[in-house]
Amino acid sequence: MQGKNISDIIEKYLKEMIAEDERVEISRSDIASHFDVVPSQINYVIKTRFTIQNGYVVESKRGGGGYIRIEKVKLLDNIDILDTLINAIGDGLTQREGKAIINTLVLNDLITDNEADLVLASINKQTLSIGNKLLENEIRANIMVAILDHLRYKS
Amino acid sequence: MQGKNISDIIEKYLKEMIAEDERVEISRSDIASHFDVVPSQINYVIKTRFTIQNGYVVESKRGGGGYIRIEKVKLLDNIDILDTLINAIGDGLTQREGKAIINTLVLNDLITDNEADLVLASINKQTLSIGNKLLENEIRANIMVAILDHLRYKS
DNA sequence: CTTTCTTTGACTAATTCTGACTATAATTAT
DNA sequence: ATAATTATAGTCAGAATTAGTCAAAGAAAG
Repeated sequence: MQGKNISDIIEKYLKEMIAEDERVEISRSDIASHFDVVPSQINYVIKTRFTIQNGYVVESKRGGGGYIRIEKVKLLDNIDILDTLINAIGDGLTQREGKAIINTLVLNDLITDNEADLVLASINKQTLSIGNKLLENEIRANIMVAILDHLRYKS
Repeated sequence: MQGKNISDIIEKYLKEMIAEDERVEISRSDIASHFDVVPSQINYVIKTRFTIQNGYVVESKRGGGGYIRIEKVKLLDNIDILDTLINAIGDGLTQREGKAIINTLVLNDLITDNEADLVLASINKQTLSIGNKLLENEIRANIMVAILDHLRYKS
C-alpha cells in the first residue's frame, strides 16, 4: 500500500490535498501530466481508491472549464445494515422487494416518511415500466443501491 | 457552477442582477462586449442556465430597442408551473435538466435538501445507465414526472 | 503458472466557444 | 405609404476543450 507504483503515489498526493481542504477540484490532464501518465490513469486511481465505501464522493464535468471534484464525506456509524441490503439486492429488484427495503429504512430511521414516499414513486412499477421485466428490475436495483449508498453519509 | 469558464461567469453576473431586481432586461450585445465574447454566447448561457427547469422565464425582442428579459418565477405563486415543467419534460429528460428541476424544487421549498439528494441519486447518470441513451432519458423523465405528480397531490 | 492489479491508448461523450447566416423591429428615405 | 436601411436578437453547425470507457498489454503477487 506504499508508493511502489505510480497509482499509489497519485493517491497519496490527492489525499494530501483533501486532508487540507476536505474538497478538492482538479484538472485531469494537469494531474496526468504532472505525474507523466496518460489521463485515463487518473480515472483508474479514482475508481479504485476514492470510492464511497472509503468515504469519497466524486463529481466531474467535461468540456471547457471541466474538472474532477473529490469530496471527503463523513461515513455514518451504523451502516452495516446498508451493506447487508446492498448485497441482498444483487442485480435485480422487484417492486415488492423494493417496498420491503424502504420499509426497513423507515423502521431504522434512515429515511423519513416523506422521503420514503419519494423513493417509492421512483421505483414504482408504472414509473419504471419499459416493457422488459428483467431490465426494469435491474434499473430498480440500481436506483435502490444508489440510494443506499447515499445513506452511508451525512451531507 | 464554478468560474473557470466564461459562461459560468456570465451566469453568475446575470444571477446577481436578478437577485436584486427579480426581473432584468439586458442588451445582448452590451453583455457580450462587456465580457468580450460573441453575442451568440449569451444565447448559449441563457439556453443552458436560464431555462424553465432552472426556474426562469425569458422573453426577448429583436430590432431597434431590442432586449432580452429574464425573470425568476416562484412556484408558490403559480402552481401551474408544475404542469409547465411536466410538459417541458415530455418523454425525455437529461441528467442536467433533471438537476436543474430538483434545484428549483429546493429553492421553492417544495422538497428538502435531503429529499433532493435522494432524488438526485435516483436520476443519476450512473444509476440509470443501461447503454441506451434514449431509454435512459425516458426513464429519467418518468421518475421526475412521478415525483412532480406526487408533489402536486401533496400540496 | 495463474491471477490480480496497473498502465496505456484508441475511441467516445459532454460542454463550451465561435461565426456565418437568418429573422424581426424600428427608423429613414423616396 | 412603401421601400430601403439600420439595429437588434436567434439558430445552427462545427471547432475546441475537457473528461469517460474499455479492452489489451505489461507487471506484480500468490
